[in-house]
Amino acid sequence: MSTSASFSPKAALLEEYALVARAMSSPARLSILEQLAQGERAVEALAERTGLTVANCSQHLQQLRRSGLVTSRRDGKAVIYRLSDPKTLDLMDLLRIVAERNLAQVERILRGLSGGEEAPEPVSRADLATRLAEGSVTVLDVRPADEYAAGHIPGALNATLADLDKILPMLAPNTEIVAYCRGPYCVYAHQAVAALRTRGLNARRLEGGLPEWRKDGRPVLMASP
Amino acid sequence: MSTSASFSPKAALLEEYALVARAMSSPARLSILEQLAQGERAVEALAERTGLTVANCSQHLQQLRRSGLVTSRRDGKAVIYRLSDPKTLDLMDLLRIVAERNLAQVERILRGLSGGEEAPEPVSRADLATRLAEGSVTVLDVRPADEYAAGHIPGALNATLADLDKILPMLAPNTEIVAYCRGPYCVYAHQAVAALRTRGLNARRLEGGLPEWRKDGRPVLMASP
DNA sequence: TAATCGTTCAAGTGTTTAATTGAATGATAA
DNA sequence: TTATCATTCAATTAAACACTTGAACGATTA
Repeated sequence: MSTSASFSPKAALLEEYALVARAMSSPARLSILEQLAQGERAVEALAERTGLTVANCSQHLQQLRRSGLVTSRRDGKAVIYRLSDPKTLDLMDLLRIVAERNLAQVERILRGLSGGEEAPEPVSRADLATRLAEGSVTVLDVRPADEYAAGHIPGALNATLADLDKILPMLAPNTEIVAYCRGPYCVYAHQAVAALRTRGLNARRLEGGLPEWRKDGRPVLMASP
Repeated sequence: MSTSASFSPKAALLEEYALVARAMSSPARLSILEQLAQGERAVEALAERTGLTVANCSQHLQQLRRSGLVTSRRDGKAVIYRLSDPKTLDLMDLLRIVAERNLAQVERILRGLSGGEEAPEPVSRADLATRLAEGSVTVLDVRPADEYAAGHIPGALNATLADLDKILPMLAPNTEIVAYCRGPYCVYAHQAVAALRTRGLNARRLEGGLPEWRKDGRPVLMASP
Protein backbone atom coordinates (compact mmCIF):
# COMPACT_ATOMS: atom_id res chain seq x y z
CA MET A 1 0.00 0.00 0.00
CA SER A 2 0.95 3.64 0.19
CA THR A 3 2.16 3.69 3.78
CA SER A 4 5.63 5.03 4.39
CA ALA A 5 7.37 1.94 5.74
CA SER A 6 6.87 -1.50 4.28
CA PHE A 7 6.42 -2.86 7.83
CA SER A 8 4.50 -0.12 9.54
CA PRO A 9 4.10 -0.73 13.26
CA LYS A 10 0.50 0.34 13.00
CA ALA A 11 -0.31 -2.38 10.48
CA ALA A 12 1.49 -4.88 12.69
CA LEU A 13 -0.61 -3.86 15.68
CA LEU A 14 -3.86 -4.11 13.74
CA GLU A 15 -2.77 -7.55 12.61
CA GLU A 16 -2.39 -8.63 16.23
CA TYR A 17 -5.74 -7.21 17.29
CA ALA A 18 -7.34 -8.90 14.31
CA LEU A 19 -5.78 -12.18 15.41
CA VAL A 20 -7.68 -12.03 18.69
CA ALA A 21 -10.93 -11.16 16.93
CA ARG A 22 -10.37 -13.98 14.45
CA ALA A 23 -9.95 -16.43 17.31
CA MET A 24 -13.44 -15.47 18.44
CA SER A 25 -14.95 -15.57 14.98
CA SER A 26 -15.95 -19.22 14.96
CA PRO A 27 -18.96 -20.70 16.78
CA ALA A 28 -16.88 -23.74 17.69
CA ARG A 29 -14.24 -21.64 19.39
CA LEU A 30 -16.80 -19.48 21.18
CA SER A 31 -18.30 -22.69 22.47
CA ILE A 32 -14.90 -23.82 23.72
CA LEU A 33 -14.33 -20.45 25.37
CA GLU A 34 -17.69 -20.72 27.10
CA GLN A 35 -16.64 -24.07 28.55
CA LEU A 36 -13.29 -22.70 29.65
CA ALA A 37 -15.10 -19.85 31.38
CA GLN A 38 -16.47 -22.51 33.75
CA GLY A 39 -12.95 -23.61 34.65
CA GLU A 40 -9.95 -25.40 33.19
CA ARG A 41 -10.61 -28.51 31.14
CA ALA A 42 -8.77 -31.28 29.32
CA VAL A 43 -9.09 -31.56 25.55
CA GLU A 44 -11.30 -34.62 25.67
CA ALA A 45 -13.76 -33.01 28.07
CA LEU A 46 -13.94 -29.94 25.85
CA ALA A 47 -14.48 -32.07 22.77
CA GLU A 48 -17.29 -33.99 24.39
CA ARG A 49 -19.11 -30.93 25.70
CA THR A 50 -18.84 -28.99 22.46
CA GLY A 51 -19.67 -31.88 20.17
CA LEU A 52 -16.39 -31.60 18.29
CA THR A 53 -14.05 -34.46 17.49
CA VAL A 54 -10.95 -34.51 19.65
CA ALA A 55 -8.62 -33.71 16.75
CA ASN A 56 -10.76 -30.84 15.57
CA CYS A 57 -11.09 -29.47 19.08
CA SER A 58 -7.33 -29.65 19.48
CA GLN A 59 -6.86 -27.64 16.30
CA HIS A 60 -9.21 -24.95 17.51
CA LEU A 61 -7.36 -24.88 20.81
CA GLN A 62 -4.09 -24.29 18.97
CA GLN A 63 -5.66 -21.33 17.28
CA LEU A 64 -6.95 -19.98 20.56
CA ARG A 65 -3.49 -20.38 22.02
CA ARG A 66 -1.89 -18.50 19.14
CA SER A 67 -4.27 -15.64 19.83
CA GLY A 68 -3.21 -15.59 23.48
CA LEU A 69 -6.71 -16.25 24.78
CA VAL A 70 -5.92 -19.64 26.32
CA THR A 71 -2.89 -21.31 27.80
CA SER A 72 -2.24 -24.94 28.65
CA ARG A 73 -0.34 -27.01 31.15
CA ARG A 74 0.39 -30.69 31.33
CA ASP A 75 -1.10 -32.86 34.04
CA GLY A 76 0.15 -36.43 33.61
CA LYS A 77 -1.08 -37.60 30.23
CA ALA A 78 -3.65 -34.88 29.93
CA VAL A 79 -3.16 -31.34 28.65
CA ILE A 80 -5.31 -28.91 30.57
CA TYR A 81 -6.44 -25.69 28.92
CA ARG A 82 -7.64 -22.54 30.61
CA LEU A 83 -8.40 -18.91 29.81
CA SER A 84 -5.20 -16.94 30.17
CA ASP A 85 -6.94 -13.73 31.23
CA PRO A 86 -10.16 -13.01 33.13
CA LYS A 87 -10.70 -10.02 30.83
CA THR A 88 -11.56 -12.50 28.11
CA LEU A 89 -14.87 -12.97 29.90
CA ASP A 90 -15.55 -9.26 29.58
CA LEU A 91 -14.64 -9.38 25.93
CA MET A 92 -17.03 -12.26 25.27
CA ASP A 93 -19.77 -10.49 27.14
CA LEU A 94 -19.30 -7.25 25.26
CA LEU A 95 -19.25 -9.15 21.97
CA ARG A 96 -22.61 -10.63 22.91
CA ILE A 97 -24.02 -7.26 23.96
CA VAL A 98 -22.98 -5.55 20.75
CA ALA A 99 -24.41 -8.42 18.71
CA GLU A 100 -27.71 -8.24 20.60
CA ARG A 101 -27.99 -4.51 20.15
CA ASN A 102 -27.27 -4.45 16.44
CA LEU A 103 -28.38 -7.71 14.89
CA ALA A 104 -32.11 -8.16 14.54
CA GLN A 105 -31.53 -11.86 14.03
CA VAL A 106 -30.28 -12.23 17.60
CA GLU A 107 -33.37 -10.56 18.98
CA ARG A 108 -35.47 -13.00 16.98
CA ILE A 109 -33.66 -16.06 18.26
CA LEU A 110 -33.88 -14.90 21.86
CA ARG A 111 -37.59 -14.26 21.47
CA GLY A 112 -37.96 -17.77 20.09
CA LEU A 113 -36.31 -19.14 23.22
CA SER A 114 -38.96 -17.54 25.35
CA GLY A 115 -41.73 -19.18 23.36
CA GLY A 116 -42.77 -15.87 21.84
CA GLU A 117 -43.66 -14.42 25.22
CA GLU A 118 -42.05 -11.26 26.46
CA ALA A 119 -39.21 -12.38 28.72
CA PRO A 120 -38.96 -10.58 32.06
CA GLU A 121 -35.88 -8.54 32.94
CA PRO A 122 -33.08 -10.65 34.40
CA VAL A 123 -32.20 -10.40 38.07
CA SER A 124 -28.91 -8.69 38.83
CA ARG A 125 -26.34 -10.57 40.87
CA ALA A 126 -26.46 -7.97 43.62
CA ASP A 127 -30.24 -8.33 43.86
CA LEU A 128 -29.99 -12.08 44.03
CA ALA A 129 -27.39 -11.86 46.79
CA THR A 130 -29.60 -9.70 49.03
CA ARG A 131 -32.68 -11.78 48.33
CA LEU A 132 -30.76 -14.97 49.04
CA ALA A 133 -29.85 -13.55 52.43
CA GLU A 134 -33.54 -12.82 53.05
CA GLY A 135 -34.52 -16.29 51.88
CA SER A 136 -37.14 -14.72 49.63
CA VAL A 137 -36.12 -16.59 46.50
CA THR A 138 -35.52 -20.10 45.13
CA VAL A 139 -32.39 -20.48 43.04
CA LEU A 140 -32.30 -23.04 40.26
CA ASP A 141 -29.12 -24.27 38.59
CA VAL A 142 -30.03 -25.51 35.09
CA ARG A 143 -26.64 -27.00 34.21
CA PRO A 144 -25.76 -30.70 33.94
CA ALA A 145 -25.35 -32.46 37.27
CA ASP A 146 -21.55 -32.78 37.04
CA GLU A 147 -21.09 -29.06 36.53
CA TYR A 148 -23.44 -28.38 39.43
CA ALA A 149 -21.38 -30.76 41.55
CA ALA A 150 -18.18 -28.93 40.65
CA GLY A 151 -19.55 -25.72 42.13
CA HIS A 152 -22.82 -23.84 42.42
CA ILE A 153 -24.52 -20.97 44.17
CA PRO A 154 -25.15 -22.03 47.80
CA GLY A 155 -28.72 -23.20 48.27
CA ALA A 156 -29.40 -23.68 44.57
CA LEU A 157 -31.47 -26.63 43.40
CA ASN A 158 -30.26 -28.49 40.33
CA ALA A 159 -32.30 -29.71 37.38
CA THR A 160 -31.67 -29.95 33.68
CA LEU A 161 -34.39 -28.88 31.30
CA ALA A 162 -35.45 -32.49 30.86
CA ASP A 163 -35.78 -32.99 34.62
CA LEU A 164 -37.57 -29.76 35.25
CA ASP A 165 -40.91 -31.40 36.06
CA LYS A 166 -39.34 -33.60 38.73
CA ILE A 167 -38.48 -30.67 40.93
CA LEU A 168 -41.71 -28.77 40.43
CA PRO A 169 -43.06 -30.04 43.77
CA MET A 170 -40.09 -28.45 45.52
CA LEU A 171 -40.94 -25.02 44.17
CA ALA A 172 -43.29 -22.99 46.32
CA PRO A 173 -45.78 -21.34 43.97
CA ASN A 174 -45.55 -17.95 45.64
CA THR A 175 -41.77 -17.74 45.83
CA GLU A 176 -39.94 -16.31 42.86
CA ILE A 177 -37.52 -18.66 41.09
CA VAL A 178 -34.23 -17.39 39.73
CA ALA A 179 -32.61 -19.66 37.16
CA TYR A 180 -29.00 -19.56 36.03
CA CYS A 181 -26.67 -21.60 33.86
CA ARG A 182 -23.16 -21.31 32.43
CA GLY A 183 -23.24 -17.70 31.49
CA PRO A 184 -24.40 -15.26 28.89
CA TYR A 185 -23.76 -17.64 25.99
CA CYS A 186 -25.79 -20.41 27.57
CA VAL A 187 -29.48 -20.63 26.76
CA TYR A 188 -30.56 -23.15 29.39
CA ALA A 189 -31.71 -20.46 31.81
CA HIS A 190 -33.73 -18.73 29.10
CA GLN A 191 -35.45 -21.99 28.26
CA ALA A 192 -36.01 -22.97 31.88
CA VAL A 193 -37.63 -19.62 32.64
CA ALA A 194 -39.93 -19.97 29.64
CA ALA A 195 -40.87 -23.51 30.68
CA LEU A 196 -41.58 -22.52 34.28
CA ARG A 197 -43.64 -19.53 33.26
CA THR A 198 -45.88 -21.62 31.03
CA ARG A 199 -46.51 -23.71 34.13
CA GLY A 200 -47.71 -20.60 35.88
CA LEU A 201 -44.65 -20.10 38.06
CA ASN A 202 -42.97 -16.81 38.73
CA ALA A 203 -39.48 -17.28 37.28
CA ARG A 204 -36.72 -15.00 36.12
CA ARG A 205 -33.21 -15.38 34.82
CA LEU A 206 -30.03 -14.41 36.64
CA GLU A 207 -27.90 -11.90 34.78
CA GLY A 208 -24.85 -13.78 33.55
CA GLY A 209 -24.05 -17.23 34.90
CA LEU A 210 -21.84 -18.93 37.42
CA PRO A 211 -18.52 -17.60 36.05
CA GLU A 212 -19.77 -14.03 36.39
CA TRP A 213 -21.09 -14.74 39.89
CA ARG A 214 -17.72 -16.17 40.87
CA LYS A 215 -15.88 -13.29 39.24
CA ASP A 216 -17.85 -10.90 41.46
CA GLY A 217 -16.31 -12.67 44.44
CA ARG A 218 -19.61 -14.13 45.59
CA PRO A 219 -19.78 -17.47 47.43
CA VAL A 220 -19.72 -20.73 45.48
CA LEU A 221 -20.36 -24.10 47.09
CA MET A 222 -17.85 -26.69 45.95
CA ALA A 223 -18.34 -30.43 46.12
CA SER A 224 -16.55 -31.94 49.11
CA PRO A 225 -13.48 -33.84 47.90
CA MET B 1 -20.72 -28.55 11.70
CA SER B 2 -23.84 -27.06 10.21
CA THR B 3 -23.46 -23.84 8.33
CA SER B 4 -27.21 -23.55 7.88
CA ALA B 5 -28.26 -21.38 10.76
CA SER B 6 -30.92 -22.51 13.15
CA PHE B 7 -30.80 -26.15 14.02
CA SER B 8 -30.40 -25.36 17.68
CA PRO B 9 -31.03 -21.84 18.88
CA LYS B 10 -27.77 -21.92 20.78
CA ALA B 11 -25.76 -22.69 17.64
CA ALA B 12 -27.63 -19.94 15.85
CA LEU B 13 -26.73 -17.45 18.56
CA LEU B 14 -23.07 -18.41 18.52
CA GLU B 15 -23.14 -17.99 14.76
CA GLU B 16 -24.34 -14.41 15.18
CA TYR B 17 -21.77 -13.54 17.84
CA ALA B 18 -19.08 -15.06 15.64
CA LEU B 19 -20.27 -12.86 12.79
CA VAL B 20 -19.48 -9.75 14.82
CA ALA B 21 -16.07 -11.09 15.79
CA ARG B 22 -15.36 -12.02 12.20
CA ALA B 23 -16.15 -8.48 11.11
CA MET B 24 -13.38 -7.30 13.42
CA SER B 25 -10.93 -9.99 12.37
CA SER B 26 -9.32 -8.12 9.49
CA PRO B 27 -6.77 -5.30 9.83
CA ALA B 28 -8.45 -3.47 6.95
CA ARG B 29 -11.81 -3.47 8.69
CA LEU B 30 -10.32 -2.45 12.03
CA SER B 31 -8.71 0.43 10.22
CA ILE B 32 -12.08 1.41 8.75
CA LEU B 33 -13.70 1.18 12.17
CA GLU B 34 -11.00 3.43 13.62
CA GLN B 35 -11.81 6.04 10.99
CA LEU B 36 -15.52 5.76 11.64
CA ALA B 37 -14.85 6.25 15.33
CA GLN B 38 -13.80 9.78 14.39
CA GLY B 39 -17.15 10.44 12.75
CA GLU B 40 -19.20 9.45 9.75
CA ARG B 41 -17.43 9.25 6.41
CA ALA B 42 -18.13 8.62 2.74
CA VAL B 43 -16.68 5.55 1.05
CA GLU B 44 -14.09 7.47 -0.90
CA ALA B 45 -12.76 9.26 2.19
CA LEU B 46 -12.48 5.94 3.99
CA ALA B 47 -10.71 4.35 1.07
CA GLU B 48 -8.18 7.16 0.88
CA ARG B 49 -7.42 7.20 4.59
CA THR B 50 -7.08 3.44 4.89
CA GLY B 51 -5.10 2.97 1.69
CA LEU B 52 -7.68 0.60 0.21
CA THR B 53 -9.14 0.81 -3.27
CA VAL B 54 -12.67 2.14 -3.33
CA ALA B 55 -14.13 -1.16 -4.48
CA ASN B 56 -12.30 -3.13 -1.86
CA CYS B 57 -13.25 -0.68 0.85
CA SER B 58 -16.88 -0.93 -0.24
CA GLN B 59 -16.73 -4.72 0.08
CA HIS B 60 -15.36 -4.48 3.59
CA LEU B 61 -18.09 -1.99 4.44
CA GLN B 62 -20.72 -4.47 3.25
CA GLN B 63 -19.28 -7.02 5.60
CA LEU B 64 -19.29 -4.56 8.47
CA ARG B 65 -22.89 -3.74 7.70
CA ARG B 66 -23.88 -7.40 7.69
CA SER B 67 -22.36 -7.71 11.14
CA GLY B 68 -24.44 -4.78 12.36
CA LEU B 69 -21.43 -2.68 13.35
CA VAL B 70 -22.02 0.07 10.79
CA THR B 71 -25.00 1.58 9.03
CA SER B 72 -25.21 3.90 6.06
CA ARG B 73 -27.34 6.66 4.69
CA ARG B 74 -27.41 8.39 1.35
CA ASP B 75 -26.46 12.02 0.97
CA GLY B 76 -26.83 13.08 -2.63
CA LYS B 77 -24.50 10.91 -4.65
CA ALA B 78 -22.47 9.87 -1.66
CA VAL B 79 -23.18 7.05 0.76
CA ILE B 80 -22.17 7.97 4.28
CA TYR B 81 -21.21 5.24 6.73
CA ARG B 82 -21.14 5.46 10.51
CA LEU B 83 -20.83 3.22 13.54
CA SER B 84 -24.30 2.04 14.46
CA ASP B 85 -23.57 1.78 18.17
CA PRO B 86 -21.24 3.66 20.52
CA LYS B 87 -20.58 0.39 22.34
CA THR B 88 -18.53 -0.66 19.35
CA LEU B 89 -15.87 1.70 20.64
CA ASP B 90 -15.82 -0.17 23.92
CA LEU B 91 -15.57 -3.45 22.08
CA MET B 92 -12.62 -2.25 20.02
CA ASP B 93 -10.92 -0.94 23.11
CA LEU B 94 -11.40 -4.17 25.02
CA LEU B 95 -10.12 -6.15 22.05
CA ARG B 96 -6.98 -4.04 22.12
CA ILE B 97 -6.59 -4.44 25.89
CA VAL B 98 -6.93 -8.22 25.76
CA ALA B 99 -4.46 -8.37 22.87
CA GLU B 100 -1.95 -6.22 24.76
CA ARG B 101 -2.23 -8.31 27.88
CA ASN B 102 -1.84 -11.67 26.21
CA LEU B 103 0.27 -11.28 23.10
CA ALA B 104 3.96 -10.69 23.69
CA GLN B 105 4.22 -9.51 20.11
CA VAL B 106 2.06 -6.47 20.86
CA GLU B 107 4.26 -5.49 23.77
CA ARG B 108 7.25 -5.69 21.48
CA ILE B 109 5.72 -3.48 18.80
CA LEU B 110 4.65 -0.88 21.34
CA ARG B 111 8.13 -0.83 22.83
CA GLY B 112 9.51 -0.32 19.34
CA LEU B 113 7.28 2.74 18.94
CA SER B 114 8.83 4.32 21.99
CA GLY B 115 12.32 3.86 20.59
CA GLY B 116 13.16 1.19 23.13
CA GLU B 117 12.71 3.61 26.00
CA GLU B 118 10.27 2.89 28.77
CA ALA B 119 7.13 4.85 27.89
CA PRO B 120 5.58 6.86 30.73
CA GLU B 121 2.06 6.09 31.95
CA PRO B 122 -0.61 7.81 29.87
CA VAL B 123 -2.58 10.72 31.33
CA SER B 124 -6.20 9.97 32.14
CA ARG B 125 -8.88 12.13 30.56
CA ALA B 126 -10.05 13.32 33.96
CA ASP B 127 -6.52 14.41 34.86
CA LEU B 128 -6.11 16.27 31.61
CA ALA B 129 -9.41 18.06 32.16
CA THR B 130 -8.39 19.39 35.58
CA ARG B 131 -4.92 20.33 34.41
CA LEU B 132 -6.35 22.09 31.36
CA ALA B 133 -8.49 24.18 33.72
CA GLU B 134 -5.35 25.05 35.69
CA GLY B 135 -3.44 25.82 32.50
CA SER B 136 -0.60 23.64 33.73
CA VAL B 137 -0.28 21.63 30.54
CA THR B 138 0.20 21.98 26.78
CA VAL B 139 -2.03 19.75 24.67
CA LEU B 140 -0.84 18.53 21.29
CA ASP B 141 -3.08 17.07 18.60
CA VAL B 142 -0.96 14.82 16.37
CA ARG B 143 -3.60 14.13 13.72
CA PRO B 144 -3.67 15.45 10.15
CA ALA B 145 -4.73 19.07 9.85
CA ASP B 146 -8.16 18.31 8.36
CA GLU B 147 -9.11 16.05 11.24
CA TYR B 148 -7.90 18.68 13.69
CA ALA B 149 -10.02 21.24 11.88
CA ALA B 150 -13.10 19.02 12.15
CA GLY B 151 -12.84 19.04 15.94
CA HIS B 152 -10.18 19.02 18.65
CA ILE B 153 -9.64 19.52 22.35
CA PRO B 154 -9.94 23.26 23.10
CA GLY B 155 -6.53 24.86 23.36
CA ALA B 156 -4.71 22.01 21.62
CA LEU B 157 -1.89 22.78 19.22
CA ASN B 158 -1.77 20.78 16.01
CA ALA B 159 1.24 19.17 14.35
CA THR B 160 1.81 15.97 12.47
CA LEU B 161 4.87 13.91 13.23
CA ALA B 162 6.66 15.42 10.24
CA ASP B 163 5.92 18.95 11.44
CA LEU B 164 6.85 18.35 15.02
CA ASP B 165 10.03 20.41 14.92
CA LYS B 166 8.17 23.44 13.62
CA ILE B 167 6.16 23.83 16.78
CA LEU B 168 8.99 23.11 19.19
CA PRO B 169 9.48 26.83 19.84
CA MET B 170 5.88 27.05 21.05
CA LEU B 171 6.45 24.43 23.71
CA ALA B 172 7.62 25.75 27.04
CA PRO B 173 10.36 23.42 28.26
CA ASN B 174 9.05 23.25 31.82
CA THR B 175 5.40 22.61 30.96
CA GLU B 176 4.31 19.04 30.44
CA ILE B 177 3.02 18.17 26.97
CA VAL B 178 0.11 15.79 26.54
CA ALA B 179 -0.23 14.34 23.05
CA TYR B 180 -3.29 12.64 21.62
CA CYS B 181 -4.45 11.29 18.27
CA ARG B 182 -7.36 9.27 16.88
CA GLY B 183 -7.68 6.79 19.65
CA PRO B 184 -6.26 3.63 21.05
CA TYR B 185 -5.56 2.11 17.64
CA CYS B 186 -3.62 5.15 16.49
CA VAL B 187 0.11 5.23 17.07
CA TYR B 188 0.81 8.87 16.27
CA ALA B 189 0.67 9.93 19.93
CA HIS B 190 3.05 7.13 20.93
CA GLN B 191 5.51 8.25 18.28
CA ALA B 192 5.14 11.94 19.06
CA VAL B 193 5.82 11.34 22.75
CA ALA B 194 8.93 9.34 21.91
CA ALA B 195 10.15 12.06 19.56
CA LEU B 196 9.54 14.85 22.09
CA ARG B 197 11.26 12.95 24.87
CA THR B 198 14.40 12.41 22.82
CA ARG B 199 14.43 16.20 22.47
CA GLY B 200 14.45 16.46 26.23
CA LEU B 201 10.85 17.55 26.63
CA ASN B 202 8.47 16.29 29.23
CA ALA B 203 5.73 14.59 27.20
CA ARG B 204 3.08 12.00 27.90
CA ARG B 205 0.25 10.42 26.00
CA LEU B 206 -3.46 10.95 26.62
CA GLU B 207 -5.34 7.78 27.39
CA GLY B 208 -7.51 7.04 24.37
CA GLY B 209 -8.02 9.66 21.69
CA LEU B 210 -10.52 12.25 20.58
CA PRO B 211 -13.49 9.84 20.20
CA GLU B 212 -13.07 8.69 23.79
CA TRP B 213 -12.72 12.28 24.99
CA ARG B 214 -15.91 13.19 23.14
CA LYS B 215 -17.67 10.09 24.43
CA ASP B 216 -16.94 11.24 27.99
CA GLY B 217 -18.95 14.35 27.20
CA ARG B 218 -15.93 16.65 27.38
CA PRO B 219 -15.72 19.83 25.29
CA VAL B 220 -14.60 19.65 21.67
CA LEU B 221 -13.87 22.72 19.59
CA MET B 222 -15.38 22.47 16.12
CA ALA B 223 -14.29 24.46 13.10
CA SER B 224 -16.57 27.43 12.42
CA PRO B 225 -18.73 26.65 9.39
C1' DT C 1 -32.96 13.63 -21.90
C1' DA C 2 -28.34 12.40 -21.62
C1' DA C 3 -24.00 12.79 -19.19
C1' DT C 4 -21.60 12.42 -14.89
C1' DC C 5 -20.12 10.92 -10.57
C1' DG C 6 -19.81 8.00 -6.42
C1' DT C 7 -20.84 3.56 -5.13
C1' DT C 8 -21.90 -1.28 -5.62
C1' DC C 9 -22.08 -5.66 -7.95
C1' DA C 10 -20.27 -9.87 -10.42
C1' DA C 11 -16.77 -12.74 -11.87
C1' DG C 12 -12.00 -14.48 -11.53
C1' DT C 13 -7.62 -15.60 -9.01
C1' DG C 14 -4.73 -16.88 -5.31
C1' DT C 15 -4.80 -17.67 -0.21
C1' DT C 16 -6.64 -19.18 4.05
C1' DT C 17 -9.79 -21.96 6.80
C1' DA C 18 -12.61 -25.94 8.87
C1' DA C 19 -13.05 -30.50 9.26
C1' DT C 20 -11.61 -35.50 8.45
C1' DT C 21 -8.50 -39.29 8.66
C1' DG C 22 -4.60 -41.74 10.13
C1' DA C 23 -0.07 -41.56 11.86
C1' DA C 24 3.31 -39.58 15.30
C1' DT C 25 4.49 -37.72 19.82
C1' DG C 26 5.20 -37.75 24.89
C1' DA C 27 4.21 -39.03 29.52
C1' DT C 28 2.79 -42.81 32.32
C1' DA C 29 2.20 -47.60 33.98
C1' DA C 30 3.13 -52.58 33.56
C1' DT D 1 11.74 -51.73 28.28
C1' DT D 2 7.29 -51.99 26.18
C1' DA D 3 2.39 -51.01 26.05
C1' DT D 4 -1.05 -47.59 26.64
C1' DC D 5 -3.41 -43.50 26.52
C1' DA D 6 -4.37 -38.47 25.57
C1' DT D 7 -3.04 -35.25 22.53
C1' DT D 8 -1.00 -33.28 18.42
C1' DC D 9 0.68 -33.30 13.72
C1' DA D 10 0.35 -34.00 8.59
C1' DA D 11 -2.07 -34.51 4.53
C1' DT D 12 -6.40 -33.87 2.29
C1' DT D 13 -10.81 -31.85 0.59
C1' DA D 14 -14.26 -28.42 0.25
C1' DA D 15 -15.61 -23.97 1.47
C1' DA D 16 -14.80 -19.05 2.51
C1' DC D 17 -12.13 -14.93 1.95
C1' DA D 18 -9.29 -10.78 0.11
C1' DC D 19 -8.37 -8.33 -3.62
C1' DT D 20 -8.65 -6.94 -8.63
C1' DT D 21 -11.07 -5.65 -12.80
C1' DG D 22 -14.73 -3.97 -15.43
C1' DA D 23 -19.52 -3.38 -15.77
C1' DA D 24 -24.02 -1.85 -13.61
C1' DC D 25 -26.68 0.98 -10.72
C1' DG D 26 -28.84 5.39 -8.81
C1' DA D 27 -28.99 10.06 -7.84
C1' DT D 28 -27.62 14.39 -9.52
C1' DT D 29 -26.41 17.86 -13.01
C1' DA D 30 -26.04 19.73 -17.86
